[in-house]
Amino acid sequence: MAEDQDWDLYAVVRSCTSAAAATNRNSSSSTISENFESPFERLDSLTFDDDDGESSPFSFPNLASQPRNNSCLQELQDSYKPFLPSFTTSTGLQDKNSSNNIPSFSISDFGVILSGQNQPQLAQQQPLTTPSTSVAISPWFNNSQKQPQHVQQQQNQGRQLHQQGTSTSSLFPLRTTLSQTPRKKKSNQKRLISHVTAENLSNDVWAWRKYGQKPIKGSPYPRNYYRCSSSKGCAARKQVERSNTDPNMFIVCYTGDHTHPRPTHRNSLAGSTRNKVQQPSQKPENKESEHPISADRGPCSSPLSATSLSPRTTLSAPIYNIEAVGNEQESIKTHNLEGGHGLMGSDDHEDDVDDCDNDINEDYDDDLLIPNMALNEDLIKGFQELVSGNEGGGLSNSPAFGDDFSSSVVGGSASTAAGATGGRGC
DNA sequence: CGCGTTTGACCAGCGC
DNA sequence: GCGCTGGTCAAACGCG
Repeated sequence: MAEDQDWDLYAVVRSCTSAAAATNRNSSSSTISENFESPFERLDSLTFDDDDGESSPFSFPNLASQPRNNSCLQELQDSYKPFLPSFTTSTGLQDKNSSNNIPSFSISDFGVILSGQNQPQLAQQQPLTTPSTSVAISPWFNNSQKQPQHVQQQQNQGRQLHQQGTSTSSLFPLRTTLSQTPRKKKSNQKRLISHVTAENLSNDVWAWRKYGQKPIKGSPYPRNYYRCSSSKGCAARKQVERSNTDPNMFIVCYTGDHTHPRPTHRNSLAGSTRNKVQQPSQKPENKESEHPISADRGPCSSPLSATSLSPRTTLSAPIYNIEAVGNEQESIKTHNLEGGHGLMGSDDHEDDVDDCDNDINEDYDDDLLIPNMALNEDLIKGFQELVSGNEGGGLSNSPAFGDDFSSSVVGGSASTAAGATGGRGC
């Protein structure tokens, strides 16, 4: 364990220094690969929102913004110490009060991690200057220890998605039955929220099918609703909303668990119109056209389809190997979800999380098939291997990390890190 | 023909 | 209890 911690710390430190450098190097939008020299650098981009949206226990300090000095180490150590164990073991969720027991956090989708590039904070502060996607994951961890974080308030609009954040009380929200009832208590819903750039929306590895769109009060942009199209019974859902503060950013909220393994390759693209360039001939009255969002659509037919450019993505070069993912899932399932959910972290309070509450568990008992990733030792090692093994090529070239990936996805060929599942939602 | 998107309507949760 | 809002349904349509 100690080793692991040390290792993790090391990774963090690396991330800290390299991230800063990376930040300096690229302030402009660029592919993920460009922004990060190594996968570790990405880690600092992860932010975990707290319920109250202020400081979340798991938020990663904005390493890039921190001065690079010796104090950095100390600070990092202090900051990360609480959850270092979680990386190595997934046992932590049980005792949330224990500083050692931080649940290993999991990311529901590779896309989230992969898409994450810069600190959300930066994005907020410099929305336009940091095109790279900042990812904010709000796990529902409850942590008694507040980490020093600079996590700023997420974008206003994000508030809906973010509010939820956090501190939900129970790691395992009490889930009642899983009646297929589509509508469950909002407050109990668990969600994983991430902020991604339009470019990275396509990085989402799962196959999503749009089933609705609604204008959101207070936001000029509509929210799009997607459900996993891989499996008929899959309850996984995704909401995509453009950030009010930064039109270049999208707030993606994942809910529900995938009830099927991620597909290894993409199916046909039949029926897909996403990749098509918007034709002027499209319905003139298309409401979407009224929304600014449509401007960004680009090739996507759906307004927010920009969020998931391709309905069926294939994972071509997962940043992490599938096996590892599988393990992670298993791990999560085993450890985090005793209560039944993998996405979540531990929380005790059942706050009302607003829209984006998490309820992932509710519908599906214990099937946690979402490609959650826990940053544990294996994962970290995987990163390291990738870095060392693919230096200069691996990640950077990985379709999953860069524009190439998006392109390929859009093109409909890719295989993705995540996997697409099929099935109609309806 | 199969699958995805669009979009209006319906329904349930939530606040007042 | 009522109204607002968000989430979902499902028919119609488009595309490959």
